[in-house]
Amino acid sequence: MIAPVPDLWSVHARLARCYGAQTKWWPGRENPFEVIAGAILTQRTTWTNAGRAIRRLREAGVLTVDAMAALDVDELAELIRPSGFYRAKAGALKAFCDLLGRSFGGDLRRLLRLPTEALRAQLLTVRGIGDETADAILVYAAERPSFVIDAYARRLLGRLGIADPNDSYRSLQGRFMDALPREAELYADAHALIVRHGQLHCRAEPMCAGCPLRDVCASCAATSHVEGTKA
DNA sequence: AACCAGGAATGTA
DNA sequence: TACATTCATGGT
Repeated sequence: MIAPVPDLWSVHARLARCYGAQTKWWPGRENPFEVIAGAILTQRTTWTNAGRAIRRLREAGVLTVDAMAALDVDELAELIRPSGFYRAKAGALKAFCDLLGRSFGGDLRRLLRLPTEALRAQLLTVRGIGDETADAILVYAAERPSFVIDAYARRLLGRLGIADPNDSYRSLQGRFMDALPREAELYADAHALIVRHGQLHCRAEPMCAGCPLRDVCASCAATSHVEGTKA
């Protein structure tokens, strides 16, 4: 029995029904600079570790553009150590502050007012900010509809038979953006749902028992005999 | 005690 | 374009 290939809109609906709306998923979303710092600090690490780094920055009083711009990179690196890759991430944070100072008078709001594609391009000039981080910033700090593709999203597309996980970032992003209305809050919710679902079921080592996408997931179908659920 | 987690940059062919 | 390597901490 071949699982039918679902459309992404119905997948989102099913994840939303299963896990509920994820409106408060990104920590500290009220503060754009904190979102940007978080987007960099959470690269290839858990939010537990990124959260520690954020907390240390706040406690040191350097979770603002001006304070961070004035801080020595090595001290910054030391503060964010718990998030891993701390030298690279300190460099990225500083590079972002430099961009603000150099081109936007140190005013984050001015940067965030740029048209979406121009803003994305500016973010990508920062060493340490790539496609995923740029889109996370666009969605969660600038409230623009630019779909975030992460390891979970790639995996999901692959297991649903919608796309090859190794396809280019932009290509995979297009799959979502062609299927879902281009609304920032929807994309914020959808990305959060994908992560949530990924952490529960769609990992490198899948945990298919109770997966809400069972009937359309190749990985789940392959493990159905283990569950004893005979179609 | 190996293995993994919500990436990105760089180098090579 | 495709693939390997490097960066690093913390939880299981």
